[in-house]
Amino acid sequence: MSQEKIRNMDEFAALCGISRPTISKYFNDPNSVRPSTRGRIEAALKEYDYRPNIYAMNQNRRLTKNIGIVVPYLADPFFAEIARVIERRCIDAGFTPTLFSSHGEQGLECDILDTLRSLRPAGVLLAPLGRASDKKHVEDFCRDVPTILFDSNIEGVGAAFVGSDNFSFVSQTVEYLSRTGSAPCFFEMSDPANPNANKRRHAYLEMMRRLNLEPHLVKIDGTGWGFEEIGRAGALKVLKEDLLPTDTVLCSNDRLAIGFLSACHELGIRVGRDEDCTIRLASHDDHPYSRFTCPSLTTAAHDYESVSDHAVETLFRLIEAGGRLERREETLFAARLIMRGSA
Amino acid sequence: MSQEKIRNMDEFAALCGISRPTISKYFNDPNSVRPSTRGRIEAALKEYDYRPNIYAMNQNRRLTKNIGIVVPYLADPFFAEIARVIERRCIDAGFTPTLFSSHGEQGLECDILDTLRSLRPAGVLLAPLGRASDKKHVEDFCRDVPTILFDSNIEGVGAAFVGSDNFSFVSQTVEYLSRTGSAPCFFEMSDPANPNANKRRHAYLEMMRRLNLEPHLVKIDGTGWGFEEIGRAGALKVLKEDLLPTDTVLCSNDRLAIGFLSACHELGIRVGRDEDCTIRLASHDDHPYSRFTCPSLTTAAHDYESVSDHAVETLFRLIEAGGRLERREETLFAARLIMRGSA
DNA sequence: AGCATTTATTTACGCGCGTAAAAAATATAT
DNA sequence: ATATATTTTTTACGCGCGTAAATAAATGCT
Repeated sequence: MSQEKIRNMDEFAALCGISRPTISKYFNDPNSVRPSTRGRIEAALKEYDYRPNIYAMNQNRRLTKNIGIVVPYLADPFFAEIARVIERRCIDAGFTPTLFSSHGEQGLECDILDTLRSLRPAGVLLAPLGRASDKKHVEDFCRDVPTILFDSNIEGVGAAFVGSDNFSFVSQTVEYLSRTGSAPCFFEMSDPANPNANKRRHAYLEMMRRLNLEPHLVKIDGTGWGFEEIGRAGALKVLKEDLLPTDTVLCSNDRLAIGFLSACHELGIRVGRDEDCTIRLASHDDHPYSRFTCPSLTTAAHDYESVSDHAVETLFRLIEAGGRLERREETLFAARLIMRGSA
Repeated sequence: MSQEKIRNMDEFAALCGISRPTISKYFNDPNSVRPSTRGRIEAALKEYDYRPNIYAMNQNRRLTKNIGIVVPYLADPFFAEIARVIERRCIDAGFTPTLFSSHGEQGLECDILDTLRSLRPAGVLLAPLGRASDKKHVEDFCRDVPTILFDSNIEGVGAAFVGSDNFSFVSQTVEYLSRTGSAPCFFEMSDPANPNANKRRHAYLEMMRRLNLEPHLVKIDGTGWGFEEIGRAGALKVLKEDLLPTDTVLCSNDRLAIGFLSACHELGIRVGRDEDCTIRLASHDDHPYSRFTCPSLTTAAHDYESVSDHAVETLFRLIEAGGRLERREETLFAARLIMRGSA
């Protein structure tokens, strides 16, 4: 490899023996130049490692190759995992993804959207905070920037929504639990920030109605994104005061269930379906850690792959369509019941 | 707020009644203009929401206000957590942090460094993959871009290293365990990618020597970043084949310990310091989930705050010094023993 | 071989801002 | 008030690339 430093595209073009506009075209889309030319450019690229100045590139391009990925809380491995898959897909498609986490704060989510707007991205994949989002701010953003929502829906906002079918989650767990033992009560935060939580509650109530069973909601206090601690504190209270209406508990999500298990262990209550167990516990999400809890968690799993794939594909379609879809699309993927030790 | 769209700094300057170079100076550093001028600009900024084009800005600036944050594996909540703190500090200091995860892959780490180089960041905070890093690539990068390493050290690379003092971790756990019961064996991956793991093993051996106790290394197979599963599989093997030399186990890190606990539960082995427990288990890191395991994990905690604060402060110092420190600095923070249920 | 079509080159302009230098205006000190 | 220091304005250039239009060259087809 030659060691001469290449300052700009002009110099590189000269070294290639190809005109600058053609080089520019190549970097915009390698397939837009004749294969023989492409070969010559890529050979030169190997020899002198030149990379165009991204700032100069993006300044004049109508659309950048940037894609913004925004999740509400990156310290939640669920989002870390889905972000990882999405990131990979974007890179493979020749885009430059940038990952942002709102860290559960409305102000930060707004800041991120403002930053993203000035990055002029080709498109954005946004998992909003949900109820904690500044709806108007998100709405304004989606009007200007091609955006796909995922995980949490905000009705009518964004070009499309891709997520999981909460009814499918809850119907499977409720059906399984009530078929194999007593019917579950539903353990959740009294004021959940995530809209999926509300959908899950409704699904629980509806399923219990269909099965002709009496529903019981167990609502616990707590705010923020420290779900494990909230679940733990709530479970301690409920268990100590003997407020649990059934011996089978269905948590709204795995992180609450992880806290619940911690509380049970502390109180010496055995969880599972064995003889000596007094509580069965199940929940939803198939959190990356749910297979390592003690006991391992019976849960309904997101179809991670499908959600990320479809979100990304929809975004690409949106970008190619110039930022507008005929009508807003909503795609929900079904859950898969995963039976483990806890129920 | 007026609705006229402002196209560029010239227009905004005209609306302010201030010259463009002064506006430019303001955006470079709001304190570099007279308070009265600053007031006028910020008043106008409120009325017409103008933001300078970041691409045009960064094109000519010798140094951008970007800071790259690179972690080896974002799905590990430990890194998610530390990244969150660092991100916040950078924003507060007026920088624009961008978060990258190498996802445990050498190729991706190299790609990220290449991308970062072309972003011309003011500085980079890099937690390298460790042994899995392409050392030469990282070295080359650090020569060109002001970089602080954190978490994993690579000798001589980067302007400084900020991390935790592994000896402090292990000495405290070993001392505590052997003082309150039998001495621990050391449970670890046989071929750890993270250099901290090696330092911890050495610290264990050294501490056992000092205490005049016989050391036992329990090495388990497995590669990659799925530490929980590796720990679980390794523990199952060790426990089933009765290969554990002691009833007290010190795991190299919490994620292995989480897997270990899962294995114990599966085999009906009780962990903790109660009468009916057969194994005591401790480890290192104070992983965000370690307080929710069953039993909760006795562990040695990173001083997250200090590590992130000092890493960021060192980077700012490095940036102000023009990208070079007098000599390479290494700062290690001591651990804090956290006694919980497992030992 | 001749013609149409695709692809590359030449030329030239503009994007939005950083920045430098000199002149003008303003603030601070004496 | 005057002198000095600080800040702002004016003017002007350049960064590295996108892109458009006209022209030239290469390719495909009959």
